[in-house]
Amino acid sequence: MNADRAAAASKPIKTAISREDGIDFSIIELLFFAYRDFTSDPDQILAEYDFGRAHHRILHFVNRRPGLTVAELLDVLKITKQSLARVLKQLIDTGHIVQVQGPRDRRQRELYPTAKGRALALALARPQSRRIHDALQGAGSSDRAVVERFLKAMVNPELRAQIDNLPGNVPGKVDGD
Amino acid sequence: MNADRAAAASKPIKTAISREDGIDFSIIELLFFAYRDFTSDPDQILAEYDFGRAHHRILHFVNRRPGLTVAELLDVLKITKQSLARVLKQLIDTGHIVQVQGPRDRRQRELYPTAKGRALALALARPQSRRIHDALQGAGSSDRAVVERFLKAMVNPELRAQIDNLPGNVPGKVDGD
DNA sequence: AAATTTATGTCAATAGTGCTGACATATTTT
DNA sequence: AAAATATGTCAGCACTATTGACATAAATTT
Repeated sequence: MNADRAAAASKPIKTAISREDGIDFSIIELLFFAYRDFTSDPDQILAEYDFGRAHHRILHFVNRRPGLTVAELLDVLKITKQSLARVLKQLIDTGHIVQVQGPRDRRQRELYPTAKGRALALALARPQSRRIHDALQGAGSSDRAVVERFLKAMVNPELRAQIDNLPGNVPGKVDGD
Repeated sequence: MNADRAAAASKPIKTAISREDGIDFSIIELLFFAYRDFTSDPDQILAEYDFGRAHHRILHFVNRRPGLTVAELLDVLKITKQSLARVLKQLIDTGHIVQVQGPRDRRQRELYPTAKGRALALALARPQSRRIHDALQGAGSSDRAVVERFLKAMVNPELRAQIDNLPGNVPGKVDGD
């Protein structure tokens, strides 16, 4: 059969993969489906502006931390300067974001949303927030805390500090308490 | 000031967006960070094979539902035939997946993993499963149920049936009970 | 003051993943 | 025989991300 040359002639496995190797497929799949639908809400709005997810993310963090510098934004998003440039330029050209020369260090460009940028950020967040709210319907406030703890624990430890630096995310505190 | 022509001269907003409009920013952001780090684990392994996330998803579902047809796979992934084609072809050429002519309908191609494809699917799922396991450390089994319920509720209702059709995901049942 | 580092911007090329539209083939259904 | 279905394939385009190279201005170091 010459199964040694190309692996092409390998036999089909007909049994489904399951929990055999202690792999947590349920949550792996749920995260995939949940995130896909979670991002589909704003995607529809963005399409009207000829924007993509990258625009959304930038707009979001500039609204969450007005005055952050380009370097800080790159650090939060974990993308390269070149990837950011094009998208940020569009947001500036369309008047959603403005740049202000840094007061201490004049090389820096502080990024601020405009009223237009603030409005779009809110419009994009609204359906996502509603989806989360609906998903937590009937769940107690302790359930909300469980979900928050879980998601935060999924983040790489080095990056958890970043999350705490965002407004309203006091480390120990849980919304609704 | 001519703020009417281009929105270019709009004033910077210096206050951070917060919970003002009842938007749930904490969980929105947590989902972003959690999902990013969650997918970064397999991405590193995939890079060694010159594969991407698309390969991972296909490999995953072919392993979870061996024998599924191309049409079924398209339905689960919610992508187009043309998008699938390139990536699926690579997985077949590299001997990770084999096609078998449908027994009832000979137009159909049933997709099965090979031993090689099964092994890769497991290798990719392992770090994700470990991350989930670690994130649930110290949480009770009821916490796990809370997380599963939340994630499932985040998925569009029409699609929840699909999830239940995957092995080991009995609708009412929760792992660990 | 000169040299170096830092923050940002920009140009060019490339990759991965998705899309639409069009068309071909084999097979099943009507 | 005709129509519908399942799949495959070609061509072109869009978006997001990458790397490498280079430019400018401002701050820091020597």
